[in-house]
Amino acid sequence: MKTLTTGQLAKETGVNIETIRYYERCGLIPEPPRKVSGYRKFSPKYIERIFFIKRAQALGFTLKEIFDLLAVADGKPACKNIRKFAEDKVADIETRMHDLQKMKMVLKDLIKKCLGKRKISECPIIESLSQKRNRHKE
Amino acid sequence: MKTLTTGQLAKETGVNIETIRYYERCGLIPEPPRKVSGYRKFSPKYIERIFFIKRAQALGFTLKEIFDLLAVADGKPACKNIRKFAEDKVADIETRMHDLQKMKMVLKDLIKKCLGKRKISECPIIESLSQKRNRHKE
DNA sequence: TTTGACTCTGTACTAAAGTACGGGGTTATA
DNA sequence: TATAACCCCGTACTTTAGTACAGAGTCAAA
Repeated sequence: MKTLTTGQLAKETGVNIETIRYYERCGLIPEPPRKVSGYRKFSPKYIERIFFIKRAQALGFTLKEIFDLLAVADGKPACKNIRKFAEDKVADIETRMHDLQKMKMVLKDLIKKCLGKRKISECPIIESLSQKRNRHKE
Repeated sequence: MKTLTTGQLAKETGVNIETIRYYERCGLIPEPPRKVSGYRKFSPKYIERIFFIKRAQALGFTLKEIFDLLAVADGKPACKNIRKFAEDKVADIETRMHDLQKMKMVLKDLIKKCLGKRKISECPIIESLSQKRNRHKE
């Protein structure tokens, strides 16, 4: 099967070559097999894995969280833990979506006002997102 | 009107006192008036502003982006810029929500499978989020 | 077969977002 | 009026997520 060098994987995924090695060090991607020379041989699956990491990051997950997510994807921990983890993540996602929805509405409102050339006096951005809430730490 | 010291504001918002000073240095909160002694006097509005920063951060915005968001809230830049900025942010938010929705569905699916005690063989987490897409850099 | 492009490792550096600390002044309360 | 608890400033340290670099080996195409 066709394999990629580190540089090719980097180019393919648009990340820095050093980042690939960094992810390997962090355990975000498994250690790939090597040629006798020591060169890494990445299967095409690695491309998807890198994309996954990048998109999850764009969603605001830390590398640690992505590590856990990938452990789930890899079927690593016991089923019970997976379930708990997945449920927590779903709750977390719902909170995020809710907050994003709010911010979106406010911004759309702002655009409308802007269109109407009306002056923005008391902008509602802060009010919309600044209520106290039970902190969702993990 | 009642004002807060730095420590009180920190306690009220649940952030470290040093963080307050840090945010002031970064321009995320305006410089408050001082007592003759040099002690800061924060109006209660600062509480909301800190909460806003924290929640926006939880949504994955960087302090730089939050700075821009707050500039809009403060009515700083010209209306045209606000509009463009707000529209970009809305698009960004829509992408995030879309991706979060996907990840949520996958996790829920995972939970269902877990419930049924079935073994997770080929986890769909990666597949669901690893398609290439036109990168949305700013 | 040589030469330019690539890869290896290990170490060091960077930027962002805080946190901690030391030495000093201030405030509230016993 | 002391004294603990608080605040000031400046500087330095920490963590996360990479990046850069040096010195050495490898590969491929002319």
